[in-house]
Amino acid sequence: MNCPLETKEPASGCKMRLIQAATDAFLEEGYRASVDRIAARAGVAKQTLYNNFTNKEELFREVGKLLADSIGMELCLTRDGLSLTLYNFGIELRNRTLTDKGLAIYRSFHIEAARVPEMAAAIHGRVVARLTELVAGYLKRAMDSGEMRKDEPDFAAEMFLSMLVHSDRAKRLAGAPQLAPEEEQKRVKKIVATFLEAYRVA
Amino acid sequence: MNCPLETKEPASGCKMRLIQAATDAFLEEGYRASVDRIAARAGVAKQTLYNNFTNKEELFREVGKLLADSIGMELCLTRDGLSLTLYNFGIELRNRTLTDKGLAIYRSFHIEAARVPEMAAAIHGRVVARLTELVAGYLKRAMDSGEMRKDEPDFAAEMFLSMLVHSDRAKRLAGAPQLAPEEEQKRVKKIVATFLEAYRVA
DNA sequence: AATAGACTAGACTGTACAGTCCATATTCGT
DNA sequence: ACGAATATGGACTGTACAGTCTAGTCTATT
Repeated sequence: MNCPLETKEPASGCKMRLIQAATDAFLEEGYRASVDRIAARAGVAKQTLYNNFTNKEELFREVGKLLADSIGMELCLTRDGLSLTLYNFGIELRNRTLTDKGLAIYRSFHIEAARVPEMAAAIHGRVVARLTELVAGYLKRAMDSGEMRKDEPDFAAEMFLSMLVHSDRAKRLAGAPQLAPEEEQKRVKKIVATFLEAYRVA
Repeated sequence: MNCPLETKEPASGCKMRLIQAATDAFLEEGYRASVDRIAARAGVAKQTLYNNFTNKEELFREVGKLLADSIGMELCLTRDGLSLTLYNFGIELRNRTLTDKGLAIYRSFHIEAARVPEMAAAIHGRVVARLTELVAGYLKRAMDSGEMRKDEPDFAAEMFLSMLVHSDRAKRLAGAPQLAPEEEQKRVKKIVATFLEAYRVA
């Protein structure tokens, strides 16, 4: 099959399809996904893959960057009250990290991070550090305005993110199903309440 | 019970050496460690490996069980005051999870868990669930005795464990060095204080 | 119609590996 | 001391894979 008929840009048409196929394959198989399978999945000859990427490594780096960004993308803090803002953020964050896709990303990254240590650092900077900074900035304002007890905002942000994600991710990775929406809401409410309790003004 | 002689037999010297070598190799390379390298590392012929284990898979299952147990083993709660007990527990837990070896175990297990889903469940049950239960039991008593606000002990335990481990593990996996002892102590103290603040009696 | 550039199928090379086979050597229980 | 069990090394098979090469095809442009 030839790509050009289906898209306006012949060159990047194939490239996009390759990245898409590689992404899907990566989430299913990690780095073990063979170039043959990826090419087949993209409906493209293996040589075409090598025309667009110097090697497997480069293709996966591209995939990695896109996936990493997709987690934190457009995740922001609303301007509702303190507790509602944190709640909304929590729901949204968990939606990105505790879904099947979010877990697949997490898992695959761990594997690649073990193989290519620089990747671990890149992901942390691109995702975790950025999110922590975002939340810390918000919490700092809440502290300044007297809504929360004054303390290190970075530390508080780390605790909040840990509480939101850690335990449930572990359960999900161990095979537990995703929570039903109402359970999910209850859980996030409780986490936010517990967190705010620790930071209430004296 | 039926054949005491065989169960008493603590595995031949070769078998032990193989498991030891496989463990080391596993922590360095994960499942990619080849049987040839493992056998060489154990100073043993490849055939000997296959005399003791039906295949690579079985050998690694054995290694996995031992490693999983080694994390939670003998981790217990002292009988000092509430805050000191939690502090001691936190220090000890972090000593097992945030050291190079602890991280290697975590990483490798993630990789294997992706490959063999049952393993993820087994680890969770063997390590995480057991620890949560341990802490929850302790917290429940503290709640009953009026030292902490009454609330779901399981949830509280999950939050405490998350706060202790999550953020710093992420940083370590991203390449950050282990904290110096005094930093470590300060951090755990702060985590315990924050946690207890959320659960103070009204 | 001629040509350049991207795409194709599929054969090919070289490497790494799991697992087997076998002929020989060592160890151990009795 | 002898026979059984176990260990050895090294050759061997079969598979999976990354990456290369070639000869030829399709499409757009001129």
